[in-house]
Amino acid sequence: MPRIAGQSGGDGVQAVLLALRILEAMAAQRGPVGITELATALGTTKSRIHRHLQTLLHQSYVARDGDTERYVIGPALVALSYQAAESVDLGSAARQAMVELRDALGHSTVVSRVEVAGLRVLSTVPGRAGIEISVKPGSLLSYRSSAQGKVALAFGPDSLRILAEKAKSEPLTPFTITDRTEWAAEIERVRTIGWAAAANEWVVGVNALAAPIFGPGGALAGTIGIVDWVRALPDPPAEQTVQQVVAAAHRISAALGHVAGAAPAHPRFDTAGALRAAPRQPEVA
Amino acid sequence: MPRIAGQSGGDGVQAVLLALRILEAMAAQRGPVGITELATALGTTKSRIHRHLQTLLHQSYVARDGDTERYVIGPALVALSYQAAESVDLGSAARQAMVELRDALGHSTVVSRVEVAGLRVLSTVPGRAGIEISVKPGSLLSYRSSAQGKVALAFGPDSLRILAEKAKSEPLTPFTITDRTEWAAEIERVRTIGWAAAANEWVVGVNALAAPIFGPGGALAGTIGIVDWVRALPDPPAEQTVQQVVAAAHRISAALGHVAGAAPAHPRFDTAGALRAAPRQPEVA
DNA sequence: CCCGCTGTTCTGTTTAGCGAAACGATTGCG
DNA sequence: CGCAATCGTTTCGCTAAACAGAACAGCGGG
Repeated sequence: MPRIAGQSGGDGVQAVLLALRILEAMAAQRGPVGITELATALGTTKSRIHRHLQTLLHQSYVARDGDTERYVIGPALVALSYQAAESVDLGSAARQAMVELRDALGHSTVVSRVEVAGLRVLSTVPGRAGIEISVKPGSLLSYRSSAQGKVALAFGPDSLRILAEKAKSEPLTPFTITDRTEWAAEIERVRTIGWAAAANEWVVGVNALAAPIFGPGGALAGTIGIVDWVRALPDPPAEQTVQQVVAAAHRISAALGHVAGAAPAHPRFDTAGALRAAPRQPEVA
Repeated sequence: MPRIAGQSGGDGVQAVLLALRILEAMAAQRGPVGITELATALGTTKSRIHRHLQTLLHQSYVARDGDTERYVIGPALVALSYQAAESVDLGSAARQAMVELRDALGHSTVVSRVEVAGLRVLSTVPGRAGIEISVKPGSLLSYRSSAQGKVALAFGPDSLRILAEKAKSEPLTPFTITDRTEWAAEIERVRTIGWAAAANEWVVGVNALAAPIFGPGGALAGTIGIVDWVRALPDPPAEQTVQQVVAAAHRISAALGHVAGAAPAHPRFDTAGALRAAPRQPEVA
């Protein structure tokens, strides 16, 4: 073929591209789809769609609806998805973005996941300051006195707010917000602006900044945050700094399979079984 | 092209087939994969794999590991999977197999899902007998006095057995098994043969036959069973009958995305919705 | 009955994807 | 220190493979 043009080969193997677009379209549209419907939606011919659907049909990536004779998502795709989801976890997906964030800003970076008792620190990247503030992986951050906690309460499921209300811990510093309505206003503010800060609320002299990470389906998967002395990370933080953290959160969300649009208010998702498994559930080893 | 042969075109669009096999291989193998590794595994050339990986890379269906330069499953596949899993549920996936089973045998057919309190009947297909035994969708079957319950205890997670033991209900009929060791033996027997019967244990004069349905990942998703008078459904049941029920269960499992091999010992229990997109994994340090 | 709508099958044409071999860049071993 | 053996990437002419378009068949409704 005359692959003269500068750019190397358009954008890839066409047949694969079409197959992916077909699967995406079928997944997006719940329920059965017809061939002509797909053909017009994807802007191509019926015969092309038909041939590809036959292929996907043989591989069980699509199936046919019993009653109507239209096409639906097949079991093989579900099986593939299941395995795919297992091979992506927050800790490793965040790693790259964390390092980039640290390199850009110089502060310590922390990624944590939402659990019942608080926010579990999954992994950290140490900052470049002389006197280091370190948070150990595996430790818990409280909901009431950390930027991560605010983010979790603002973007997590409703059940989280109820849990956090019951377990009202002692304020760690005089700066921890204790007033009920003031706290509610703060959470609401965090939800609006999309990030949270917590100067002096955990330890006096230390500031933190956090943003939410969403998983596929738009559920809160965890938080990413930076921690440093208030001298290095002032309150309020620089606009630039906030943007960097939020951008890192977005990148990680994307890596987890979160699609940009459509962030539901409060999805049914319940944080990876952590919440669910807790109440009773004997759970023998 | 000279598509002379009778059968229509081998097995489909080759490029798509390869792309799917690549994704499957990458999903199966946890962690990063190299090009040559994939090439030898799939029995093709490096350049072919490379070209396809480039395509999948542009579409974010695969990504590159930060540290090593190998390839891993990408976010787009995770997102796709998530949507795919949502569009398949036990109730609708089972419908077709249920009707086929009823047409083949004539008995009432019931599909149920495992819940904490018992087995929730999701949908039923009435039999063809004159005097009908009907089970209402939405009702609960107990663990101790139904064929479905035996199946759930035999193939479900350990926690289920503990739960069932605590909630020891009153025997519904004189035929309900009450002896502890006898019951344990019965459960073990069910696990071995792969199906369960329960003559006169729920109502005297009624027999039931059930088999397990597995979801993707090998977790118990629910049960399918047939119910009829002992006169129509004798005890022990005919070999033929058993085969049909088990076969129907297998078909439904496949439709849910269960891959034939690899049935893990005791997968995570999940009360909310048998099918779920498998979020993060614990991994705490 | 005929029209408009499905999904499916059949052509010849071409192009898009292929295999083989060469290319750099690392890594490991003597 | 260089040689060997990988690795991933790139190139290029060839041909099988995918394409567009039109014709076919089954349905349902006006």
